[in-house]
Amino acid sequence: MNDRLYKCLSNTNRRKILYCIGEEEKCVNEIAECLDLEQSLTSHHLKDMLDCALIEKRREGKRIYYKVSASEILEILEKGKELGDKLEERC
Amino acid sequence: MNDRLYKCLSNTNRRKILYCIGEEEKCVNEIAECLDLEQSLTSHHLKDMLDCALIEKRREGKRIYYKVSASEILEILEKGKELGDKLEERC
DNA sequence: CACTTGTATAAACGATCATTCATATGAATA
DNA sequence: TATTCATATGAATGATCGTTTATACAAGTG
Repeated sequence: MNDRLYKCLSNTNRRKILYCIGEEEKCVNEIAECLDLEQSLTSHHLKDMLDCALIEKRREGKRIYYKVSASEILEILEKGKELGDKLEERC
Repeated sequence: MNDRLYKCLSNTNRRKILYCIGEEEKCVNEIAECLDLEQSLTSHHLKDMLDCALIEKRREGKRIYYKVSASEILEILEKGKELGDKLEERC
């Protein structure tokens, strides 16, 4: 599971999606537009993250809303950002 | 850089190596033996992690000692472990 | 010097990944 | 019911990854 977790986080688009739906839920098209990604690519990434429970979904009519499933996920992203900055100085 | 960071963490063998040299430095053969990995595979992984500064090296005679470069790395691993456990219950 | 020990590197391979394109499904609406 | 809107899925493709094998290199030792 840890492999899958970090693999999910290792893609820039997926991390952007997580930030995008970290505070408030959004439907697929909103996410896609917000990040300037193809709808199908967005769906693929959402599926990956849903599969390892990083996000949750909720249907409302024909739209499906996604949001980050736990605050710890954003915390790790934050820590990763800080660490990344720190490591960047060295290489 | 964040891509590279999480990519490094996304492999079980690399994470094992990080734990292995998290507390005390070890030379390549010690790491390889400790984790039951081929020497060349160990070297490859070490190079990957050295390239993004997750680890540091120090030569002593013909041996080269490696250790984790910052405590935040182990902290992220810890957080990742906890998060992984939490997510696992859900999928 | 030749030899050994410890480590790095390069080539090769199948496996997985990220993305795109085309198409299918599902829900609402005319 | 036919159409449209929102999303999901499958196939295809090039790119990257993880591992193994063989070999090179670097430092110490006889």
